[in-house]
Amino acid sequence: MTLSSAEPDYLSENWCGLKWSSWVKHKNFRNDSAHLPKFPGLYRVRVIDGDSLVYIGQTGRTVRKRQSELIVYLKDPEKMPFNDPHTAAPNLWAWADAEGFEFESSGAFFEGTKQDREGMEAYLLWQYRLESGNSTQCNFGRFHEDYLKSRNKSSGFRGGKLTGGEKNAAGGPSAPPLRLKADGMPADPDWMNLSWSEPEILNKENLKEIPGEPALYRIMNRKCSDVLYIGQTKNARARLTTHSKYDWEEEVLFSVYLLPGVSDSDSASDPDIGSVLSDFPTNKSVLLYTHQLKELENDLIGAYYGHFRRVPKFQIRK
DNA sequence: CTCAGGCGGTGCGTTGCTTT
DNA sequence: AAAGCAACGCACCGCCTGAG
Repeated sequence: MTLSSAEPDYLSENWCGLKWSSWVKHKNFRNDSAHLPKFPGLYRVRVIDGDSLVYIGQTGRTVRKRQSELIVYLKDPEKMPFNDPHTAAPNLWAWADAEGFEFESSGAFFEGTKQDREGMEAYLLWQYRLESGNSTQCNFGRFHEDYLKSRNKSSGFRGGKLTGGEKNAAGGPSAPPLRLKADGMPADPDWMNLSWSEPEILNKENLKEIPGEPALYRIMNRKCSDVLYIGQTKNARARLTTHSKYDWEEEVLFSVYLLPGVSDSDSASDPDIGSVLSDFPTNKSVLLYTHQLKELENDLIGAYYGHFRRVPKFQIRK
């Protein structure tokens, strides 16, 4: 520990205007869980005394209870837990198994609807990506590259360590965070420094020219004064076609940002992916990983939330 | 009473099977 | 081959309930 190294904002007890609890070591959960809010809210997980976050989540029950679902990975060091009831549990199990990591959580009360909480979660994830330059390694479907993830209990499929040098693509690098241009508005043609396509009416004719490729997309009202929905897809034409049949309560426009192809299985493929991605999004010559699509979509939703303190009208409804 | 675990539901997107 | 549509998969949540 050096006096000169300032604590990152994302570890502070008032990060992003919330009131964060002290850190509760998972090992001591029985005794110390009372420090976690017994309210709905947000939570963050890190390696004990670590300088980065591994997971950010939200819950509408109590932060305390949600952590109790997370710590099931401690039960059996021989068996990776299932994906339910907490999708990050297999993740923590894998990192503990691979590196011997131990984890702790801190929570914050948050008042608001489910949409508000999820918007705030997206905002925190985006802020973390901006502050640290990386994603939390257990969000967005990311996973340890040497392990396969368990699926839900009902499937009976339990993950574990990969053998024979196989690599899990979900262990690939995170995409560099999208940055807000000063005074940028979500409906702008260059919002978040992306070159969005000219907004067009969302109908079959206009979708004919949209390629079946990975993309981020926005759906906007007719006046382009608001963004109603933000999404990501591996196939822009197909996804937007289904949106074109949805009742938007008015005629709407769409605008896309096309991405390079997505590489799923293995594809340790591109040796240059790290270096080329540093030029992203300008340089589109490289394949994207599935989790990177989700990271970028999250950046957009987080930035929208940061601006309006609500999510787009048709996002996370109900 | 509290709380962990079970269970069904929801939002969001993909896959795969028909029909044109 | 493309379009239309239903089934599926995933990652969560919230409610209920029985055990302590």
